[in-house]
Amino acid sequence: MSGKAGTYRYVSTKERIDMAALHLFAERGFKGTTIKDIAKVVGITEGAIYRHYKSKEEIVENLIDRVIKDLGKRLSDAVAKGKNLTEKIKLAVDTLITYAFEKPDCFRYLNIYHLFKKSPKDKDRRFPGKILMGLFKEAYRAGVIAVKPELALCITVGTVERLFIFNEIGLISKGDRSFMGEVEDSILRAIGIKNGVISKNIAL
Amino acid sequence: MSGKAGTYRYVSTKERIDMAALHLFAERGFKGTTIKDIAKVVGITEGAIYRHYKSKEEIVENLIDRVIKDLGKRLSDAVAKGKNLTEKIKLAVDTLITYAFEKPDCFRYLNIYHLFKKSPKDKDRRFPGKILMGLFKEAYRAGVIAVKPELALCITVGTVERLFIFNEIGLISKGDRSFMGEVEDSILRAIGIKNGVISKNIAL
Amino acid sequence: MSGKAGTYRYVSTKERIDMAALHLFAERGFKGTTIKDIAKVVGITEGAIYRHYKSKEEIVENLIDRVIKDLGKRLSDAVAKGKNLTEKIKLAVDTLITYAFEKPDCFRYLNIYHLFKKSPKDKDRRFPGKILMGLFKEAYRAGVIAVKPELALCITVGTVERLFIFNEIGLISKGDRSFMGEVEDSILRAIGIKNGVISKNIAL
Amino acid sequence: MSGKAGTYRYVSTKERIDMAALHLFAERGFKGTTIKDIAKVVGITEGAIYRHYKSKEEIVENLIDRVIKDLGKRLSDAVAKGKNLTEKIKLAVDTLITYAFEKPDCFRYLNIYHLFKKSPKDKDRRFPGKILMGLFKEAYRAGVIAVKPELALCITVGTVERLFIFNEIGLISKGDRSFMGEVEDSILRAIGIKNGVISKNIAL
DNA sequence: GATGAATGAGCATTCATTCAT
DNA sequence: CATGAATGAATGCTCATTCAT
Repeated sequence: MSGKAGTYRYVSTKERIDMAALHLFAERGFKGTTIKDIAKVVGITEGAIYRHYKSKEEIVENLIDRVIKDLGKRLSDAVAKGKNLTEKIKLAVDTLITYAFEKPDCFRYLNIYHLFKKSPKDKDRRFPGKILMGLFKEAYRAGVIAVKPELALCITVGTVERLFIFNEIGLISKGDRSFMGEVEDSILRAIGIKNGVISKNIAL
Repeated sequence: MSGKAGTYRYVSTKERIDMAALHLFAERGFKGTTIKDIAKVVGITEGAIYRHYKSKEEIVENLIDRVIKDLGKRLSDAVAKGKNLTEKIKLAVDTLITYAFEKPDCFRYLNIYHLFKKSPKDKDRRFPGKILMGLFKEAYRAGVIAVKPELALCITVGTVERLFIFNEIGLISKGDRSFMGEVEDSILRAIGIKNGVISKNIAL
Repeated sequence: MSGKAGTYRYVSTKERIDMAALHLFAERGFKGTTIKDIAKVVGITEGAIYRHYKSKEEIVENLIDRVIKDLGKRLSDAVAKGKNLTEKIKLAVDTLITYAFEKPDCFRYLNIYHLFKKSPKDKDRRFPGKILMGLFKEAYRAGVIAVKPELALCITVGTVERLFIFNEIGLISKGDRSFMGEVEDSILRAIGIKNGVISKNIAL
Repeated sequence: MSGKAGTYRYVSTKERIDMAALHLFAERGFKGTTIKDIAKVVGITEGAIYRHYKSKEEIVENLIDRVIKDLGKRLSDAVAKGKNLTEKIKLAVDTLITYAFEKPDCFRYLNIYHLFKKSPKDKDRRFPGKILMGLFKEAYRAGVIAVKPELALCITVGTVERLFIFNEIGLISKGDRSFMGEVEDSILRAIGIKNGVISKNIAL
């Protein structure tokens, strides 16, 4: 989950626990993953896990924090970079798609977490969805998008999610970059982006 | 999921097990639901469950069969009813949205099932996604929709799914019928429906 | 377990329960056989068994009674038929061997029963072993056999038992009648029968 | 079954599980013995058993391996020690009798195991019976014994087994050493040992 | 930091037995 | 007589967690 390319020699045990847990949780769910499973992947024993975390729940929560913070920052950065609302939205959508395919475990984990756990309020503040929602609300008020912000969020997040799942199943191929462009276009078209730049590229 | 409309006095134990299991599985997942949980909801003991099903797995599989058959039939019917491709698509999308909000447990169950279980091939034949995919493929070849069929499927299913989740969280309110119309419009716009008939019936 | 040849149309359910239970108990043991197993073989449901027996234990005990009575009678008859002690012993050994191969389930049941259940005292009176023991005691006192009666019983019963097991495994073939004769000779020789009649027929 | 003679302070939990399981299995059979029973005797909880064995079946198989190896070695050693076939047979029979009374649980376990489980082929190679059978086959060919090897095995093993059972019931007393000699004599006489050496050492 | 034995609660499943029909 | 649903206690096994080493 380091995200940074480059060589390093040592990865702390805690980090390795995180990586193993993230992958297993994403694949088998929380109840379907045991402490022993995680320990086996890391190459330590069950008891050793408890040197780093005081419960399974803590691993789960720590991971979701990291994932939310990670994606949250990327989205914030993207939004900050855009010169106008249209560009901000475009960059945000792009970020979301890129994130899903670059860090599939994280993306899958995020989805599973929200499917089964009721996200505590304090976490919501940094929740990626909030950032997008804020962006869409502003865009809606400004008349930049045609649909209500909640719907814009549904379309964006939902489409990317399904895209990701279909890619996992092998129904579509992520290598297909032109397809990714098409995805973006469709999403933007669906939310009714009115900006000329967009409308030039995408036939409305 | 009883199938029969109208009033009835008696619901068989098996049916009550199905209803309880569907609800619990949808809410807590498969591993998060115990046989005891199901039995408690039904009002019988654990052992009695095994008079009707020979394993927990059998309940899971029986339920997904029912849900797939149910939604599959609704979609088939909807597609059959449409006079042309555009209308077929519209009716299918409408059916999906209606289904999600009318039978939330079923819809949620379907999503969870595909998230963790690899659907056996023979089940796929009736899988609702296949019906939509077939429809979108035909529409794409006929030039009725602008985006590739896989993408059309992602947008449709993904958006409805998110919509459903946001509704559950309370982010949007399903009572808002005009919003539902807006959803349909957005989806249709996203997949690039080109037919004029649509634009007449549905305010774009 | 009727033992009588001849045609009959109807076998009572209770009799069929007995036959099924005898076979299953002999093959899988008491704990390894369930009421459902028995019911399935008979072709009735579990509950129906309780019309005929009030517990599993009762089936077990009823069966052992029948088997003990059956073999006991055969042995008594054999002993009664012999004109002298030597002949009585010969006939008894013959009866035991014949019984083991003619009614393997009964013989196996008898062995298993005594391996795990402590035979109640009142049953002992009719216990086949008692008859043989009585015979050997008398023969020992009369100087007809060379070894102590307990040992004579061990040799006789033990050898037949092993013979039976080896036959089941396929190590020996019961069809081999000359072998059976050899068995008898060996047993008689082992217990040190001193009578001339015997020594004539059987090469010592 | 510890193998090591002399005093020791500590017996590993696994060894204690083995001892407890051996005893209980021998007494109540496999199905009649629960993991909880074993744990209770050892003084640990059920879960702890699974730290040492991954299933009840594994305990059963591990035990039979140990018993077979143990008795197998004793018999091999005995056979190796004998200077001629007659002496080898005598020593083997002696070993078997001694084993049965010295390690009653092991002996009983061996019998029960073969009564209900079909011994896998690879285990047979070391199976005690095979050693005796080999010995008897050779002796039969050499004309040292009068009866067929299979029958010799039946008599030997069967008699010892019954002797053991009668001792358990209290019908005979193992303390009676002269009786044991008598047993040996009878077995040897039954299989028709012809060698003079035997008749010298053992009073016929 | 790490090990691995142990705990104790829990889980899916089985089974003898009961009982309303 | 027979059915089959239901009970309730058990059974083999799992798992998060603790703890002595």
